[in-house]
Amino acid sequence: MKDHVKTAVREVLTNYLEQNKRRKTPERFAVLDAIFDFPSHFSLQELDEVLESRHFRVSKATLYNTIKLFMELRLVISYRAVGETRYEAAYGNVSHCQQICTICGRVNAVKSLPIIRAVEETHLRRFRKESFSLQIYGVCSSCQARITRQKNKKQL
Amino acid sequence: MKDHVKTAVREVLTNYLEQNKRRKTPERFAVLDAIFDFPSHFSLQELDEVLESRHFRVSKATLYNTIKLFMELRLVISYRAVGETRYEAAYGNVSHCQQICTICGRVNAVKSLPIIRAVEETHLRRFRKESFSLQIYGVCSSCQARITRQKNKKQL
DNA sequence: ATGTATGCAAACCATTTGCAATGAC
DNA sequence: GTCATTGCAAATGGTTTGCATACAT
Repeated sequence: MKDHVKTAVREVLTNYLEQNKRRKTPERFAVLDAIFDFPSHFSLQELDEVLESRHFRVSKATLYNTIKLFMELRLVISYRAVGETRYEAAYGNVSHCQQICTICGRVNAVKSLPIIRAVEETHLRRFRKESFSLQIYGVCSSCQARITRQKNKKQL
Repeated sequence: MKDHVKTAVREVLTNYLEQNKRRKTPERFAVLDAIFDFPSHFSLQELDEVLESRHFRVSKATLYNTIKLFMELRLVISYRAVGETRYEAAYGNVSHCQQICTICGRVNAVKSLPIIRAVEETHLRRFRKESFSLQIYGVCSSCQARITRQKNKKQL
């Protein structure tokens, strides 16, 4: 992550802690730094391992507490995956569009400006939008081909 | 849920079970019926309670197995909420837009024709679109209010 | 008769909680 | 010194698993 982003988020955290009379613990800054070093999303487990590798051990309880704080400051966003929650540094609003084959599970990124624009222009009442995640389900061409072959085979 | 839909999904299930030499157990049809009676999303716990109220007890293990089967047949879709998985009956190409609070996890349905149109008009190469699922993440008004209150309190 | 499906209870595992110890102020 | 914060370990709770039993075919 670019240095000026890390400087900026450290400042956001510092300001918040000072203005709200909360403590500037080394743990909070170490976790923030580690989070903004991830190239993309991560699990709490993975965050733990990175800190471990930096010889900065932080308990699970503190990791959960700290991430919760960062989410309130919107320095981190999260989404639930199968089995665990995944997090992502929020350096601006990150959004994703993917096409997912419901048969083989293959995932591909989709780029669609009209979709992004449509989501941005959709007004939500009593809700501050921050990002979105779109999954388009269907059948990829390889699976379509395979199914067609199987059908033909059975009809013989 | 309209009767013709329930008839149709029962037929989908019956066909699948017969063609794949799997058993047409009363549990599977009772669970399918209960699922298509929910007006919207539900947890496994809630599904269990509905079946209980109908004096049709089904074990948790079977509920999970059955829902997994239905998800493969795409009669059910699911998404992970905070603390639990939530499910929803799906027949035909049902698409969903939801707003999800990243702090409390509350989920609300969103209706947006422009978004639906934008997704429909997006062409995907070598992929047959069937449905989509959109999660818009952000902070709901109650959480915004709670955070503001906490800040004010501490600043006193 | 066969083997799939169910029910039960234990196991699993991410997350939360309670509390004593630490350390930021 | 005070009390927010941390670390530890136990508790929680949704989901999965293993296996004996039941039952659809």
